[in-house]
Amino acid sequence: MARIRTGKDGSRKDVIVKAAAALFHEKGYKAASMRDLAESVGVEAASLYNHIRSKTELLHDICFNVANLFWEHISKVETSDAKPIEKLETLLRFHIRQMIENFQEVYISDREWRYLADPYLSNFQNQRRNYRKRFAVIIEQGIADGEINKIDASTAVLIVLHAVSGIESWHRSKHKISGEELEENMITILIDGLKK
Amino acid sequence: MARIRTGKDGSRKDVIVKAAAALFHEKGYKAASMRDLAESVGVEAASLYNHIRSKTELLHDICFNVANLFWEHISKVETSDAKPIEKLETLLRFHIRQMIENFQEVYISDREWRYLADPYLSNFQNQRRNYRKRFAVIIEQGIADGEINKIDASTAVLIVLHAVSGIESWHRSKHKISGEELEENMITILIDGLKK
DNA sequence: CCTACCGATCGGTAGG
DNA sequence: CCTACCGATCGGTAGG
Repeated sequence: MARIRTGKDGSRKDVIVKAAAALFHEKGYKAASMRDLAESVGVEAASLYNHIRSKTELLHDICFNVANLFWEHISKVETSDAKPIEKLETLLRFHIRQMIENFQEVYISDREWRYLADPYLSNFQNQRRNYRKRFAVIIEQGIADGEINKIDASTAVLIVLHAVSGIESWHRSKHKISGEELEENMITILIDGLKK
Repeated sequence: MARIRTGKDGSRKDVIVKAAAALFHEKGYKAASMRDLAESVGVEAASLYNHIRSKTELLHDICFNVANLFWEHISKVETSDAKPIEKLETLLRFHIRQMIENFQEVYISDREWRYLADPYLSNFQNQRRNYRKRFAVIIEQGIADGEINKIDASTAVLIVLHAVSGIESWHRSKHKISGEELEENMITILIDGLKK
């Protein structure tokens, strides 16, 4: 009879993925070695391979966890009956909070996805392109409704998403401003820049 | 008697630095090998070392070329007698144009500087911090003059500088918008977001 | 500018 | 989970 202990060693793999996120953020995916990772987990490098298939798999897990999170969120926002400008603010606040609370994973999915290997690389790029298009549609609805300034929607998406990634610098510096203040400041500047 | 051809092989090194910028942008500093670089220049890897000292030196040259360029520009802007909001627009337009025309170098100096080694790494970080502080001072002057919305100046700097780096995505995509249109769109959104 | 080559380190496997 | 180890590749040097 099999033991009650089922096959799931999920918790062990989770520890490795979390450690990988911290390491990839700190050193960059290419510069981070599996020996670094093993040391931070507290095992020998070879032992990692009982829980994961490859270094790439770790990057893949991190990037798609983040992509799916934002994907699910925008799906909920789209079906709400809020006005476009409100939807935009909801999306933006979610981005800001994720960048504050979950920033290692988000950072990696923003900056290091290009080291993904090719079936996954294309999937990731498609998902990303799709997300931005849906984001732009909401802005275009706001323009059509006369709530948002008449600007190129995809330029606005570019600006807004990259602006949020600036929170990385906030994390690096000893921040004199709290996360809440940062969020309100960002919302003010970005939403006012778009509003008519 | 020495030939007229003086010792300056500056042009040869320039070719290597340019090729390195293209390669570091395409693959990332760590993932780009000196053999890749040699191939793109058309020589064997060992031959590169007659013109450069190390891989790090290439990164160093690229990062400080860019940092010095922005440094000189902000120095000129500071001494002009324009109003703060106009200074801000001048700075922003310079950032946007550099990101459009000179984007490989600027991208590397934005994203890959962390692979610099330590005497240079600290210098670079200091220069960067100093630049952002001077940028923030201009915003604060605009707030004091009542031209600019009352927001945290360093958050505004963060947003604005990172927003501009979004032009990287514009380069990657087959752009439907011209550089000029992109510039005007960015200026509209960002300056309106700051204006009172 | 090239050939030849170095020591270090990489991701990953075999076998227990 | 460990020891032992692999082939590949890295940045860089010697010597001409």
